[in-house]
Amino acid sequence: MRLSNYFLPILRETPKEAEIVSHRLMLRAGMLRQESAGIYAWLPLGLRVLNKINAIVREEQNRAGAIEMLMPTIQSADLWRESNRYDDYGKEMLRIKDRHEREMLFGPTNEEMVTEIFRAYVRSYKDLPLNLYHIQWKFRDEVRPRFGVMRSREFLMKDAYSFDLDQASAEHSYARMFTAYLRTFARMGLKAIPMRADTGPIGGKLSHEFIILASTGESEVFCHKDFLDFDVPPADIDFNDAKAVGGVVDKWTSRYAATSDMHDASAFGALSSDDQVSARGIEVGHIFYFGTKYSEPMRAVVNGPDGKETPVHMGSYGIGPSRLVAALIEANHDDAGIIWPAAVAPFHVGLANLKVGDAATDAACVDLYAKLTNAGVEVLYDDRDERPGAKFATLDLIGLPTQVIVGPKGLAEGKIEMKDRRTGARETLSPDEVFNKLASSGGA
RNA sequence: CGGGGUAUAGCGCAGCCCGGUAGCGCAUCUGCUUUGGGAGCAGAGGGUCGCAGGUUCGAAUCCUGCUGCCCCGACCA
Repeated sequence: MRLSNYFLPILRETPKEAEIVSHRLMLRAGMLRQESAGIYAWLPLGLRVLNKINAIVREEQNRAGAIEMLMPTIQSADLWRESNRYDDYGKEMLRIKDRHEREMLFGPTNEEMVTEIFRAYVRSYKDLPLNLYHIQWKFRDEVRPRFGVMRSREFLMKDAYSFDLDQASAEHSYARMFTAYLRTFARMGLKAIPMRADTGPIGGKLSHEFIILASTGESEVFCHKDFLDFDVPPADIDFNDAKAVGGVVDKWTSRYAATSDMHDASAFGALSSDDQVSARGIEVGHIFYFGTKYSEPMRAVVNGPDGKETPVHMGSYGIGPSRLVAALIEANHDDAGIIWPAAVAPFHVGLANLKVGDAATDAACVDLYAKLTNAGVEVLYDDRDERPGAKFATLDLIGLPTQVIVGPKGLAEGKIEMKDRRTGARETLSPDEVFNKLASSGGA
């Protein structure tokens, strides 16, 4: 992408409403625009990151055996009356009437709807287990939205729903998602720690929040330091093997970890002080097993091997990709701006032409830009007629992992510069060497 | 939902106390000079001062009501 043709509205000054660093940087880097309290437009650069995150989430969900679909944002109130949540949910649910005065709502979550779909088609235990997910916008009318997309009213959520014949197989489904979540966050360069959680209004027995540690996190968390060194399950783990994924859950729940809600000070205090980690965290995922809480009132039943109807055992599994964008920035930034992990970077490479209009510099940039693009490397080519300082500042702000700097001085000696955004390390290389390095690493 | 702020050009702000028809920096546009860490000079454009009432010869400024947004707490992917 040529920057001169792109839409990247960088702000030099920080809008005053932005309090936390991720919100400030998202606004400054032209990723996001607030349209109302807690409601945001995703500008092109922000959308690219969101899509990268979604792609990773999707790959890991699919790998774990979940099946993607797409449910609507608008739901019928009648559906929610079946589970008795229409009244329980309160003012957080945005209620709407259509032209026929029918009561509708903007979905805050999808247990009811997915259960309705399930019961419409599935009759036999032989069709289980089943896990359906979608990535869809949710709306929760938070009392006080804040911190940009960290706590917005409209937010993107990947929500998966599992259906099983009994508790034992439901626990296997839970373990699949648990394992997939560890992998998902690790692929984004995040260390997520599963912590025992309250089940809240969704209800249920078994629940974990996945928390990443960040000094700017919203909640106080406590855990054993062993978590920081645990290995993430490999890509080739057999998700169909209940023992294998169950072992992952056992290992990752074998040490103390709790949010302040669930904190047991005496159990934590019993750890040796070297092992105690008390920090701030951001919740990026939440999984629940809630048995027959919805299947019973909504009559989502299957015939078991014994020929009897039984309500299915369900679980739900949420990840907030829009919140993850902010969480990733909280965990990856410096004074100059964002530092994207390669896996979620909106572009791999920022190519800065330091003297637009200089024939040799232009030619070198255009040539490298074409070659890299053809090799599948995502390049943002800064071909604006700006001074070098402005270009460096822009590239640092938007945080692309690798900067390639082409100017007449270096070019006179056949050299261009490659800079690593995270470490600041610079290499002076020929254009061919730069191309070979970037093409072989896929830009990362 | 309780408490506290705030609203003036795209962004950040001054002006308000003491009423006289709006200004600064950045950004934008034009020209010239510049070009390896957010350039300099000269010029230009851009605002029904959040909305609605009221007081007054006259309101950004004073009064009343409303709304948006932000912050602190209690609640949440």
